[in-house]
Amino acid sequence: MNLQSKKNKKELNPNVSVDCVIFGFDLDQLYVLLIDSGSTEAFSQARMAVPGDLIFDTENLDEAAIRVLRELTSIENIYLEQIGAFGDPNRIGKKDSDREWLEAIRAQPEARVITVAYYSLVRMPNFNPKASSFAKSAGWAPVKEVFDLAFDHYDILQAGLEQLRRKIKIQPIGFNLLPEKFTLSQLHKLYECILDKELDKRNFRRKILNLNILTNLDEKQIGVPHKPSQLFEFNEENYKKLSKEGFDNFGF
Amino acid sequence: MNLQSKKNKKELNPNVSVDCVIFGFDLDQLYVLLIDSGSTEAFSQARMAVPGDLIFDTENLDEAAIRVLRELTSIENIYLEQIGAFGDPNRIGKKDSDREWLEAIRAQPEARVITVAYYSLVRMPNFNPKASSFAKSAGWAPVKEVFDLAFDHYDILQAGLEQLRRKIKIQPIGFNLLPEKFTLSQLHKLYECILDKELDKRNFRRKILNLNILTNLDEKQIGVPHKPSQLFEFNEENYKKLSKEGFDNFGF
DNA sequence: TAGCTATGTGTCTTTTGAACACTATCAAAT
DNA sequence: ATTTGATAGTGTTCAAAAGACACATAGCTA
Repeated sequence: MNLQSKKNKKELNPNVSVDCVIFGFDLDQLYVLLIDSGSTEAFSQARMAVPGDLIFDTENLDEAAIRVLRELTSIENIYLEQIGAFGDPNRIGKKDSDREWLEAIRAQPEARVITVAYYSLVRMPNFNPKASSFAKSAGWAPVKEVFDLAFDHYDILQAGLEQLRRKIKIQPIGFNLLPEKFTLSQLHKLYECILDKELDKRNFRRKILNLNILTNLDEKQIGVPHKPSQLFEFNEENYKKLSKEGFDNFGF
Repeated sequence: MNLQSKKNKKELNPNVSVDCVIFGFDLDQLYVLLIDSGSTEAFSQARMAVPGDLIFDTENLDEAAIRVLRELTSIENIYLEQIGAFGDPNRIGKKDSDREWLEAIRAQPEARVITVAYYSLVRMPNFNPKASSFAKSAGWAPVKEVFDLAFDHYDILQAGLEQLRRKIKIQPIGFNLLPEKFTLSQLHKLYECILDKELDKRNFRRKILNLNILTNLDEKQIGVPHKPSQLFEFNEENYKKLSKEGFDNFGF
């Protein structure tokens, strides 16, 4: 079988997969999107995984990640960034539950698979995962409560977290996790959740405002049982200007 | 054929390769290690590539990178760090010279290959590349003079450079590029070469000395036609201490 | 011994980071 | 109507780090 016929048949490449670590935020804590194999085994985190699957030979890695995420969770239109490749020969066959899962979904469950991991941040309320394909369920799990996952996905999650922490210091990526209109307190809370430490309120507000990437909407929260907060939106234009000039870090 | 027999036969995985971007420094400029396909074509940069080859199904990616580098250039004992995966379906077949090379070295020259790129820094004089396997020659090329390479290796080189620039601000990796005993001026020059900009001499010296990762050897250069410089060595112990406490950046 | 060349050194100014406490505004309860 | 509870919003001071800047020194060579 030559390459051309392979292309037409959109064959899965048995050796390469993509996995997607999708972070969400509900204004209180950080979540990660997981799917469940629906295995016969007792429910446990070892049955859960981040969405991922083999790539087609015709698509590039970024496209594959977008497709796989859509197929497993119905989530679309998000920007994914590569974390890196994970390729230990035993990365997917260590646990019994891993092998059971692979036998259920893979034509060649014994094949050696290296995976390319991606991560992204989304506004949780805008993305209601709906399980499909081999995912028996899909949903958000608090990152702090995840201690184990199928395959090497716990390692992949940790690598995603590290990259998120590194990135948020040099790019205002956090806005993808918030509603369009948000308060400085919400943004503040988000940074604290991601970096897992307290940040001084006044210093935070000063620094973030000095970046000039927020637009004050002159709108207030309504119906809150306390002093209502100003609402802001992310100013993409100014952000792009700032990115080009280059800014080194937010210094948190 | 099952996995076990594959393992015994150490089969090459036709779909996954590793590529190694190795940087060197000769106290004057930054170099990258390239191999030549020795193609029949006229000599050109499109014939050159960074060392790389398919992985075995039995080895992990890091091991594969080390092995491939050794096989192609006889370079051993270096620490490689992953850059990321490159997987465009057309990444290796765009140019005629690419296809000619693949036909010469691959059992399945048409196969779709995703590659995992690595980078490293070495002391140039300690690593005299000797071409072997399918590399017809191997040698150092000044990074500033490389404008084109085989496959997508020019992109991979640029990604390596970016990672190097990012890394050198937060880790004193540069010491791998210098002789064991070096002067502050040499270190200074190295930072200027990597970051491609001038750095104030006095500020540089102050900052780097304040990190306490250099040991003054109380030795001087000899035979130089100017005031001889103090020699320093890298203090790994203090560096490790510093790494654990965590330091954010060198601020250059 | 004069000249060349790169080394080595200190101060001042500006910018940035970190610590810190009180008043204001709304809704809900009384 | 008043009180209470909850979060928003705001400046100053001190310490540390960054950045700009110029001249004497030590060895070699001619």
